[in-house]
Amino acid sequence: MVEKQLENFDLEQICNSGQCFRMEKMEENRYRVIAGERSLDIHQKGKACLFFCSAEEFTEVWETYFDLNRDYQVYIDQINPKDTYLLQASKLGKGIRILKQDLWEMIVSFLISQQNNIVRIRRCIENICREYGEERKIASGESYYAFPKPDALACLGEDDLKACNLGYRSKYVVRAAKGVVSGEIDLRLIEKMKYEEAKEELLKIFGVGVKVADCICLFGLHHLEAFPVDTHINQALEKHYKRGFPKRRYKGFEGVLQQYIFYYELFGEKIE
DNA sequence: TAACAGGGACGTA
DNA sequence: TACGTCCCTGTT
Repeated sequence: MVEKQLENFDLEQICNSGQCFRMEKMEENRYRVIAGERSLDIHQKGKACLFFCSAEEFTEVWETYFDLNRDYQVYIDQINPKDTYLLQASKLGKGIRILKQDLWEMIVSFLISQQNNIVRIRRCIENICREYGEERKIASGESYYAFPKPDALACLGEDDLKACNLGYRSKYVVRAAKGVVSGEIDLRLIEKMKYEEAKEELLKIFGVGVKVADCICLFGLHHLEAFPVDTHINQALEKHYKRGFPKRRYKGFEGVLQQYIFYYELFGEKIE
């Protein structure tokens, strides 16, 4: 078990920020996350966090996953003091972190996310994990399903994932799996690329458009300069940034601010 | 009951 | 660049 006092870290906010579809609130102050092959339970009361794993696993896996060695206050402090909207947003969502998630998992998750709501995205992902992921046990005797690897999905017919409720997105996921297995999509190579290059490469994947590519860059490659624009963000930008969002001012961490805005649009008190 | 929208992207014109 | 279409489900 690892105990930590953490600033700007709030599991409820991270859970609701819509970047991770396999994080679950078990009960008050208790969360469970499944990431790729692993599962972790965490308790949080204010700044006090209890990670139910060994010290080795914490430093090797979860510290990176939750981006704990980064000071997010630095970004918040750079917000233009005149920008009351962004200040409010960052105040509400200051506990959000940009998770460093598995690239393959993010490609599939955000292929599924298009024209879809978060509740159903979660269900779709649970469905394919239960059907095609390997079952794992945790100490308590409970089990969970790891995220299916590309080769587990590459052998399917293009419509087979419709049984998991993916609808027309089924063929996107199956084709992506086939691409990874054949080597046409080289995940290791994409991981080494800079943001622009990685985005360009991701856009070649059938079913990946600009918004989805940016989500994959932000949550799967940890390119903090990626700024995904979905319908919510678009509405916020039209309302509060009629002359465009000041990306130059916030160069290099636009994605962090995007998350504050997204979270605020979903959970914040609207200010006119 | 029926219509609609929900973290878009593709194909066609 | 614009527009119809894709699949499913919770909501109104």
